[in-house]
Amino acid sequence: MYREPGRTGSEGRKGGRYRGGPMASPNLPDKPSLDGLEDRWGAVWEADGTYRFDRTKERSEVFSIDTPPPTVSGSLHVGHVFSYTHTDTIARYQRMQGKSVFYPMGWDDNGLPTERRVENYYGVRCDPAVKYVEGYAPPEKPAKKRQDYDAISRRNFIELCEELTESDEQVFEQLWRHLGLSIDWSMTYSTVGPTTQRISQRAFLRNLARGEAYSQEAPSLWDVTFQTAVAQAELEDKDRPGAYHDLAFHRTDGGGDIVISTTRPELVVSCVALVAHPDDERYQPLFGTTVTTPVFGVEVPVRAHPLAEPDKGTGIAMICTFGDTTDVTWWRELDLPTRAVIGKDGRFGFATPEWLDTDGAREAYGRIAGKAAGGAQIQMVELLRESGELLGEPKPITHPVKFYEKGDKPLEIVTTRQWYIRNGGRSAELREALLERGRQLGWHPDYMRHRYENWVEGLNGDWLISRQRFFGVPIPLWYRLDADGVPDHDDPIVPPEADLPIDPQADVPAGFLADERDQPGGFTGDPDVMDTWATSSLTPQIATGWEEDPDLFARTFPMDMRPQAHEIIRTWLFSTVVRAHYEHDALPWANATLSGWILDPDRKKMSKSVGNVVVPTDLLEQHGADAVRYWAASGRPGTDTAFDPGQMKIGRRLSIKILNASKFALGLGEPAPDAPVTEALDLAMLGELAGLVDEATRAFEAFDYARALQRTEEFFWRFCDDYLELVKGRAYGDGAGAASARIALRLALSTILRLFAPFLPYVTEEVWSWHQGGSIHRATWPASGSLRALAGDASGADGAPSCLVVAADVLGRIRKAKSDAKVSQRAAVDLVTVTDTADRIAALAAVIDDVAAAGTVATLDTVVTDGEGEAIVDVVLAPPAEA
RNA sequence: GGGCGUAUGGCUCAGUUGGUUAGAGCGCUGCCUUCACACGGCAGAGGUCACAGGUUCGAAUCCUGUUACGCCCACCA
Repeated sequence: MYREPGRTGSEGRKGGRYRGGPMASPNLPDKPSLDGLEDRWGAVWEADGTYRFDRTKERSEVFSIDTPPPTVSGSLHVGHVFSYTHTDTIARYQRMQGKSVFYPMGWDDNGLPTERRVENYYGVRCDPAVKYVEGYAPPEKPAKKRQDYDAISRRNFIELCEELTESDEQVFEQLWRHLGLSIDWSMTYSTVGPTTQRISQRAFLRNLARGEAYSQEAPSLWDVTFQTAVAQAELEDKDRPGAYHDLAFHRTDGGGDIVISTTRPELVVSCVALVAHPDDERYQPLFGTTVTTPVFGVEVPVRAHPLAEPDKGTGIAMICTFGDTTDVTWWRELDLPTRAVIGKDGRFGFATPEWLDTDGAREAYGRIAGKAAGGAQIQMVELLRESGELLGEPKPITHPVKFYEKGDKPLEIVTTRQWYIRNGGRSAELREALLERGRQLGWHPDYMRHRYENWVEGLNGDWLISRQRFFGVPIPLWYRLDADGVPDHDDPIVPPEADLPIDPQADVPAGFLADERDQPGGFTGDPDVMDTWATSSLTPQIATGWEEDPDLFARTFPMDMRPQAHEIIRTWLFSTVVRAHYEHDALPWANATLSGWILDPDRKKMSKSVGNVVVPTDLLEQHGADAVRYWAASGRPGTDTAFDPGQMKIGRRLSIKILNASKFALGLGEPAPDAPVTEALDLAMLGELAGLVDEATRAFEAFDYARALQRTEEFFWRFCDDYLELVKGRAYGDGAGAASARIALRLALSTILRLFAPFLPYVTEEVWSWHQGGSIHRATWPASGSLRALAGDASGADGAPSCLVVAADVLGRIRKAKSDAKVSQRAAVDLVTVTDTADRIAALAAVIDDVAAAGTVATLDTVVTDGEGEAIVDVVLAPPAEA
């Protein structure tokens, strides 16, 4: 499914756009501007293949990134812009370090969000029983109610999914290109489509063959709206109002009533036991005896289990099959019978349960049959009131209830057959192995590893991967049917890998005929699809062409970096580690980088309302891509960051400053290439620059792009405010001093531009094009060594005061004097006397002409003092010239 | 209940091995239409570094405890 290499042959660089100044380089604009940079350079990068992955490089020369495939079921928001920019800065840094950067984009167009979006967009719903319609056209307007949506075949439904996601993906790609992500668009993958299906099915079959995947009929959490089982990782607690109902159970030994408190009185009919803590003296005498349930009069045992909490409710609880996950634990560990009443639709079954053996009980059940939990509860409370077994009034409480994270109704627990992948939830040994994988992984920021450990240590079951949905990767299995048409789930029919991908609903297993499907003695296809995470957990394998493109795989796997959001450590990150652990006995990547969230100005997680108002394309239009990237990159790794257009304005100002400062530096004319840097001020500046390069490099190596940006920016402003002003007078002149300044300026500019390039790709490329060949994004990341060698003693290693620092300090005093006198900074100064320590005066002496020129000072005297006090700078302004 | 993170001027944040007087930008005030830049520039005001102890010659930084906010996790009758 890899796309063909992207468009080529689009228009190249537009020449002759700029008129140069008299002394300027030929490409230097009169009035530099940010306008139009995105369109122009975007086209050039595409035409030149600037970000194309070079797959001739060996693994050691490659930096490969497991890009998060955004869910193509709506729109990208500011949060995406934020985190994808972070990754892009790293990608650009690595590319400039000489790595061949493998940076594909993926689209997650597989799963429930897509299904839901397609249903609502077209007004259709999938019904596997409906036949395929060639050339099906969805309704003009979706029906108002979901029930009235057009019922269509699975194949028609999938076609609509593909149609809608295709157009969504184009919109996404445009935004990413505009933002300047340095993605190789020829390597794009999607999570639906034959290649991904094949990889996903292959990985599953290998899990199955090694015993890592298994199926089991068991109580599982069930979403009644989506009608599918869900996994532990997809749960979300929501606080919901409820009420404690005190119910009377009757001792069969004639000892009176036992009172239990429950929030789900409607489940009395499925009660299989009462339970109290083994040490609870109040109930110890009852263990081993039986009681009868209210209303239904069913006899159930009283049992002991340590999970029962004496101080909760009355200290004794009813166990139902199943009210919550604790019920499942008790049911399993106490070996209790199953009396399930709630079906997959979330309603109480119509059939009267066989364990009800009185007419009264059966009549009572008739009043709750067919009802959903809420309606059943109302009826049940009525029944309990009538029988006098509801003691007092229900006491309202608020309590956490488990929801499917995308669902809006509480989960029920329904017994179904499901597929699982072992993930350590039931094996201490496997759990430890996976914890060890977490320890081997580089986490950025490091503290995020706790979330992984927390999650793995808290697992209480294996990973449920089957979903009773339509759009997704099918479980690639069939089952033999016996003479009664009962499937043999223990010995599935497995397709050969060469046949993948298969759809067991359409394809026929070897040795069977199509008309044997669903016939006694024949076969049946597994009806389920895999959970979206079961496929997403394979993004490293999908992106790198596992078993599809062995050459690519060898050059890119295991990957270097997985960028992702921190709230999906338990799902995406963990499941990816599990799959690679099984398949490759390795980590899928060496590093995980976690991005924070975008917060409202009031520090809450960006709300839907705000998120919908702030449209990324508008931001890019309004502020420019570089400015938006600047804002994004100033958010530290893993840290939640406030949405702040103010930061974007600063980014824009920075970009403009880069244009203008560059124009100045380059407009001085090109010095002889071998002209030496001789002046102390220039050498000191280059020495400081070397330190900056080291710092930025160190920060990037630690994935701390924000720090690299912050340091570079800090240097750059001082460079402009102080160095540029100090050097200006000399640089305008001629001779060795001017040549030194011009060489140093060009060197500094080239270095600073490259340090900024990962953050501000457009403006840096623009300036680069004024005086250098090729793309800055293919240029070499600056090295401090040559700068430091050039700077020599001026590196400041000996602890002597830097002449740049002293000069800037004195210049600042002169500026303040002018500011206090409320005169122009250009106002002439007759005399400046600097009184300072010997070493600082010595530093100043080396640059005294530059300082005098920058401050328009006629005479600059220095006085050495051995005092400890601060430097004294006396400024005598020239009298204002008479007009 | 367990874990993690954050707390620095009105706002957004730097402050990496503890080291002089805690920095920057925004906003605010004043000045400057200076030949790179008015989509500017220069200068200024503004902080008991959440709180309480402790270690140290020295703490925003290290330790202990507390508080607030946020997040992750948890069997939630």
